[in-house]
Amino acid sequence: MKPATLKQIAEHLNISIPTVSKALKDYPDVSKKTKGLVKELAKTLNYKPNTFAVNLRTKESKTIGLIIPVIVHHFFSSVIKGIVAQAEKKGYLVIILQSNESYELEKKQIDLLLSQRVDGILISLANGTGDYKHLEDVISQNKPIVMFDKIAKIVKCTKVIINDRQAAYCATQHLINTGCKRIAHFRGALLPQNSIDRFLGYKKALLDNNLPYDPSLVYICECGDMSFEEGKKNARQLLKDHTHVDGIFINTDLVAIGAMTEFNNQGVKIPEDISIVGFSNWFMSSVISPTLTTINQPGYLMGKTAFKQLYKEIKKTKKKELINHKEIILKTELVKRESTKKEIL
Amino acid sequence: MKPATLKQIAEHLNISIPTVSKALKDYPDVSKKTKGLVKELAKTLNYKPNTFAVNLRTKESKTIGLIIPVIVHHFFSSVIKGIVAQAEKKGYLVIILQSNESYELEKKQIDLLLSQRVDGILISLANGTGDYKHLEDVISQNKPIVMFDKIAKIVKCTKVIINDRQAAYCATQHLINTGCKRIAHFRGALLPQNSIDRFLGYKKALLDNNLPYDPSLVYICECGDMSFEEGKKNARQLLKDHTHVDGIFINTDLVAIGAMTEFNNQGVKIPEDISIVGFSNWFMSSVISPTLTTINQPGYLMGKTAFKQLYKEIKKTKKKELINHKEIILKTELVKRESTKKEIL
DNA sequence: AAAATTACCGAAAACGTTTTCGATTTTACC
DNA sequence: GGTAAAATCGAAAACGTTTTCGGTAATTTT
Repeated sequence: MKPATLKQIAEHLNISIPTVSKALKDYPDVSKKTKGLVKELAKTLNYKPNTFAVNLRTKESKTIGLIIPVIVHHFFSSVIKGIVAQAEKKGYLVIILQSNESYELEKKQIDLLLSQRVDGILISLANGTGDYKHLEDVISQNKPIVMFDKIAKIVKCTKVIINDRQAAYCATQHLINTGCKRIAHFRGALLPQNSIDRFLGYKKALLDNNLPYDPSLVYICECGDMSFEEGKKNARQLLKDHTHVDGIFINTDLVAIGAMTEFNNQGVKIPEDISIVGFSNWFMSSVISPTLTTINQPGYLMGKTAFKQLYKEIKKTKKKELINHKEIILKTELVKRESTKKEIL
Repeated sequence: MKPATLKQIAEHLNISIPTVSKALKDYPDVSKKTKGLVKELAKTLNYKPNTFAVNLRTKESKTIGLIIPVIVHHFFSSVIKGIVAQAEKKGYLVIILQSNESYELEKKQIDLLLSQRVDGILISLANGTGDYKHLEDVISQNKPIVMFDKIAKIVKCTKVIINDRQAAYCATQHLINTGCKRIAHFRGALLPQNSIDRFLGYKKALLDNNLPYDPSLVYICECGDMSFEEGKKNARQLLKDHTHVDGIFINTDLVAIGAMTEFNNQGVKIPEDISIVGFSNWFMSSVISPTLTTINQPGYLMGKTAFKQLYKEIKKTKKKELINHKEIILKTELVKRESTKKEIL
C-alpha cells in the first residue's frame, strides 16, 4: 500500500541503501549485476523516489511559481499555456497564483512562493503595484525571477516584453494613414508600464504627424474584470464630450469590443464614422463584426521565452555563476481588419 | 543569506530545537516567556519553515495537481480560476498541467503528480481517454481524486458535473419552441461522456416532440484547437447536404461561432433561415452579432466546488475515515439571445 | 609472488522538521 | 516541610534521500 522506499529494496536484496540509490542513478561504482537487480526490483515495486526527501537533500524542488494578474483572459491564458508546456519539457512543474490585480495579494503570494521554496518565479505585475520591495526580497534571496508583459523597469531582473510604445505608435500611425485626423485614446490604468508606454506611443505618433495632442481625448480604464463595461462607458462619455473624433486607439481588445458595442447601439458606424484599433488580438476580435484591427501580442511565445530564461538562470544560480539580466523584446504586428479603413497615405 | 532554521534560533537562545518548534506552533508545554523570545527572534530572522522538511515529516505537501485538457478556453480557464482561488483560501497550492486532449500525456501527467506526491488530484478528462487504469492507480494509492466536467462514469470517485443531457434537451426544446422543425446537431468527439449526453438530450427532445431523428443531421467535430474552423467546415457541409434545416444545436460556443461566420459569409440569415443554440456561454457569445443563444455553464463555481470536495476528501483520508463518493450536479440555464427566434409554443 | 591498481560496496553524516515521552523543575496544597 | 500536581523542557527517533570517503576484494601489473 505505502509507496516503496530505497530501504525496502536494500533489504530485499541484502545490500545497503546508498548502493541502491547509486544503482538507480547509474553511478559508475556499482557493478552491472547489482544495477540490474536493483532496477528490476525497483520496477516491480513501482518505486518512485520520495520527492520530499529529494527536495530536502538537494535543496531544489523542480517547481516554479507563476503569478498572473488574471487567468480568464485570452492573452494571459496563452502565456500560461506557453509556460506550462515549456516547463514540462524541462521537468519543471508550475504553481499558479492569481494576483487579481491587487498589490497586497501579490505580496502575499510572493511570500507564499518563497516559503514554498520554488526554484524560481515568473511574474506579471498587478496594476496596483508601485512598490517593489517584495520583488527585491526575491532577488536578495538569490532566487531567479523573470518578469513578463507587465514589468517594472526599475527592478533588476530579466524581462520578456513587447515594445508597447512602438506597437502603440504603429497602431496610431495606421489610424492616421487611413485618414483619421482626431484620434482619441482609451488608456489603461495609470501605473503599469505598458499603459504608460502605449500612451506615449500614441502621443508621439500624433506629434510626428503634426496632429495636436489633446489630453481631453484620453480616457482611462482599469482594464480589470469590467473591461467590456468600461469600454462601453468610455465610448458613451466620448460621444457626449466630443463630436469630431474619427478614430480611437484602445488599450485592450476587450475594452475596444465594449466600445464598439456601444457605438453599434448608438448607430455610430465603424469604421465610417469612427475607426478603432485595439490591442492584443484576442481570438474574439476576429469573429465580431466588424472584425477588429488590432496589435498581435504573442502570448504563447512570451510564456515559452519567459520560462526558458528562468530555466537558464536557475541553472546558473545552481552553478553559482553570476547572471546578467536580459531584456527580451518580442515582435508584435498590426493586424488590419474591418474596424479601420483602407490606408490612403 | 541562507534562510534561517530552527537550529539557529535554538542556538541563539540557548534552548533546544524541539522547544523552538513547539514555541512557534503554540504548544501548551512551552512557557509564555520562551514563546515570546522565540517568536520575536523568528520574526527578526525572517524564519520560514522549510517546506521540504515539513513535507517529509508530515507526508503532505499542501499541494494539489490539476490536469485540464486545454487552458486557453473560456470555460476551462474559469474553472482554473475557481480552483486556484478556493485552494489559496485553504492554504493549498495548485500545480497545473495541460493534457492537450491526449490520453498518453494525461497518463504521464498523472504519474508525474503521483511521484510529486501531491495531496490530491483534480482532473477533467482528455477526449482520447477511454482507458482508466491510470485513474484507478490514483485511487488504489488512496489518493483523493475528483473529476469535473469531462468525467468517466465508471471510475469510482466524486464528480462535479452539469446535467449535459438535460441541458441539451432544454436547448433543443427551445429551438422547437421557436418553431424549428428540422434541427441538426454538431456534436463533440465520440468518447467523452458529455458529448454523448448532449447528443442523447438532443435526440430525446426531438422524439418527445414527435420530430423524426435523422442521423444524417448529426455532424461530428473534435472540439480541439480547431473548433472555430470545424464549425465553419460543418456549416459548409450542412448547406451542401441539406436544404430545409432550420435550427442547429451545437456542442460548443466556439464551434457555433465558426458556423455562424460561415452562414454569414454565405448569406444565410440567423435566426430567420437557421436558428442556432450553442453551449457554454463564452463571453464572446454575448458580443458577436447576432448574439448567441446558449447554455450557461458555471465554470468558476465548478472549479470552486471541485476543490471543496477534494479538500474534504483530503481531510478525511488523513483521518483515515472512509469517503463516500458524491456526484454533484450544478445548475445550468438557457440564455436566450438573438440567434434564436421568439418562442411561439 | 608481491605490489599496485581498479572495482565495488557501505558507514556516516547531512538536509530541517515534528512528535513522543521521560526528566526535571516549579508551583500548589495540606 | 513534605507530597502531589502542574509546568516546562530536551533527548531521541523518524521521515527518505544523497554524497563523501574510506575500506575491502578483485584484478592487473611488474
